[in-house]
Amino acid sequence: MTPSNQERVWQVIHSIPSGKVCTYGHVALMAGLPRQARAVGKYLSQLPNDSKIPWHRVINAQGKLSFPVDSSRYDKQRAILQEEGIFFTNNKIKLSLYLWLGE
DNA sequence: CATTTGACTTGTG
DNA sequence: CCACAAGCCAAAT
Repeated sequence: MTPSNQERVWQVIHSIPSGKVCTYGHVALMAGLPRQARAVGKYLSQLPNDSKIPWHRVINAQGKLSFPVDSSRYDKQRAILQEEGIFFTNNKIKLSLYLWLGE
């Protein structure tokens, strides 16, 4: 059974080390799906709440979370990331410090 | 099969 | 730095 794109994306996300983050575009690229950043987002949007996938390590290319700052989802993702040692500055993450581009 | 949608990205002002 | 537009492309409707 050939892995679906969704499975490839999930595998890539699983490989992101704690304390690091990756953008949608890079996740897509590493999953062998260039220019499919939006598809990655769509897959994540379909994740069940009890999923074990570290979806919180995927952020957008602006170094920000893809949720409105006042949403509960935003707060949750940010809390987890901070637990993993990621430092926020004005609702933004410094990609130069935390971006993971593979091993 | 045509159209809409979306947890995106990049460029422009 | 913020806002908006255009580009992009798979999945859903």
